[in-house]
Amino acid sequence: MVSPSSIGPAFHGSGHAHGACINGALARAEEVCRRSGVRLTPLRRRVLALVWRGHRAVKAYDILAALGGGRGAAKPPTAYRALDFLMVHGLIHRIDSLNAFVGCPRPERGHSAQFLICGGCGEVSEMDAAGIERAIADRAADAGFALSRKIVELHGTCPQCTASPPGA
Amino acid sequence: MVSPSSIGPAFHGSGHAHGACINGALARAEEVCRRSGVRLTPLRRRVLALVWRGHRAVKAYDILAALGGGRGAAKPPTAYRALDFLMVHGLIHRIDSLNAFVGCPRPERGHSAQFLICGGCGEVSEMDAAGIERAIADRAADAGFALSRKIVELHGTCPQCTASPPGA
DNA sequence: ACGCGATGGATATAACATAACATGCGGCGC
DNA sequence: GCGCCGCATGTTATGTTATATCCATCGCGT
Repeated sequence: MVSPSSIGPAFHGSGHAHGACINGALARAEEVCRRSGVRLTPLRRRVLALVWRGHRAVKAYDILAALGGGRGAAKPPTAYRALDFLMVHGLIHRIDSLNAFVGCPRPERGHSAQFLICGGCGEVSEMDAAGIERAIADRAADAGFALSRKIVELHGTCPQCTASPPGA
Repeated sequence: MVSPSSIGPAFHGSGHAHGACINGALARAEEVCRRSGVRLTPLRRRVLALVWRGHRAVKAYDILAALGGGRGAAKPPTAYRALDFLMVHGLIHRIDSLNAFVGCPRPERGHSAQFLICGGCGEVSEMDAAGIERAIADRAADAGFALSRKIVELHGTCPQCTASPPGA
């Protein structure tokens, strides 16, 4: 079990053993599906692995292209259906401002998250900041507004890119 | 919490004199453009009025259809260019989670806003909640993340729709 | 008149997403 | 075994959203 205090935003930069991230994500996904009694089929597993190719948001048509491989190219519904499944089960999140998808590092947990999106390297970091949640809930309550989906997508520049801009 | 006159979320419901909203928005837009030395051309004015047809987010292609009217139909770039102009000058906002645009009620002011989006009536209410801003800024600072664009889109149900669901 | 920048029209295509229907396959009752 | 059902996936077609590129026009300063 990873330490719960490490929830915070963590940018990975370029130098980490990413295989472990992918394998961990797949293992967590197997577990989540087992508990929900749903099937992580080979296709869904493949799509999840593709989303986890990096810590960046991945576009549906990139997934599609990667699936297509060489012979009979995959069609859009193939990718979208798998992505829908993964979203429904909390294994990935959609980043609306990018029309793209990113792996959820903690699919076991409840789901409201905020995202830090670096314009330099493209890395997306998921947070679960109680303070932000609370401020939003308070303000919605003031307005008599019953919240359902909360979208918080924060664009900017990560520490690594601030220190050494990519391409510089 | 300070609520300087009218900033707070305010849902308009169905029974208000909306003409005043449109006229006010157009007047503010004239003023903003005058000060910036840019031109609020007839087309841009028309598009702005269309965005302000209601307090809901409006899709680019609906604008386009409304522009097309009956004669030579307008083409996508016509609508998108006008929308871009209006966004650049802070007269409208894009709601990424809806792929749609909504009029900004206070184009004179600095621009970070949060949006309450009612799934019942479709109304979009703009807020500028200091508490949310602060919580976000704090958390970004913790992460060493330099913010540029902050997207906060809150979906749910407005007080009116909670009281009497549309269609009921 | 001439050049120039801003505006917007026209054509085409790219990028993103879903509807509707067909096929394959595994489990289950009988 | 066999028929049936339900789920996952494949297939075809289309709908929706957005941009690139090039061109015509207009207002304006010189």
